[in-house]
Amino acid sequence: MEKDTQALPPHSPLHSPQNHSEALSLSPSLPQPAAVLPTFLPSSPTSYLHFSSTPQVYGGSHCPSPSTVSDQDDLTCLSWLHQRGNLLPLQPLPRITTLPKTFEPIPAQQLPPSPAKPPYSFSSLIFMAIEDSPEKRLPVKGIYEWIVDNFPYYREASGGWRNSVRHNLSLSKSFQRIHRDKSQSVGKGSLWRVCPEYRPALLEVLKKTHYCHRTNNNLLNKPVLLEATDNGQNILSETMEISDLDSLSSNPPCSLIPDHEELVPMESVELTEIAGEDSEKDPLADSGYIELHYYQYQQYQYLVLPGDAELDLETVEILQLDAEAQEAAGSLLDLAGGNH
DNA sequence: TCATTCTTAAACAAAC
DNA sequence: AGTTTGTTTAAGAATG
Repeated sequence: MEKDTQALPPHSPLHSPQNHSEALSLSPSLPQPAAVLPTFLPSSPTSYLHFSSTPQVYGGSHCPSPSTVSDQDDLTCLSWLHQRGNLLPLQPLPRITTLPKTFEPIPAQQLPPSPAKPPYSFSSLIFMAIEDSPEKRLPVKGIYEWIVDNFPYYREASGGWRNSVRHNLSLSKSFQRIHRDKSQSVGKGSLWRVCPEYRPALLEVLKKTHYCHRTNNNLLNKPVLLEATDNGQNILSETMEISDLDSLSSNPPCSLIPDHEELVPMESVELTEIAGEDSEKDPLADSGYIELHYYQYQQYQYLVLPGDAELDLETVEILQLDAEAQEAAGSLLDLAGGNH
């Protein structure tokens, strides 16, 4: 069977500059929550997209920028699976349909229910688990644990999925069993690794899944983020090359038409504080890059756009998708670095 | 409609 | 003996 080997169309990843960390310059001057509430309308135009979320932390990390992403990187960069030592940076943040007038606490019964099933196939889950391991090999039990740790859904799911994992390991050519050294008395069974020749295909499937599910309800099923920032406000910043947007939006890897049942209307608000701090000319203003900032306040996640960005909702959605994908994809080289 | 992929369930054997 | 691991078969859903 040619399973796992199907050729998938390459993406058009947006690139970020290498000095990406500088893009986080906003972090220290993060607006205080009160100053960025949509109901407060300060003065300098800044667009926000806001999404509801659980109070869980949104990944504030950075992935080293894929600025130098080459074709090879595109296939080998799996760092977006693993951020800050832990895997998968993006906490799924379910979206709501309306922009609340105030930030009154949302009753518990209105919060997202228990996590739904992740969009990833078992092959992808296994792949991610193995790739996230230091030695790129895991016993079955380790794969279970990784999945449970990263996908709350499986924490509560009945045990049948474990059978599926084993079934997949056995059946898929993508995974190879490595017999353990008899001297190793720790644990049962064998170690499993990703077959190198199937890795690119697995990666493509994974990235495709990542893209395709950013706009639907399966957002709920992204891996959890395991680290929090100190103050509970989390920044994710990506700088993206807008010149790539055309190809992305004209030929998206999957439908990116915003689901208006999920998307929150974009509001333009003005923020004196931010404007004042950022009044200097953005050094990237003419570079073809657009800088996105995410932060989270209470149950809402904000995407802060440049004040003069003339972006329609769909473009913004695409930007967000790709920023997150790239955020996730950021340092694949880190992950693959030991082997190359 | 058909082929393919994926999921799920189940049975069974071997290893621990 | 009970649990875990690994293999295999089968059926059904989803998808292109």
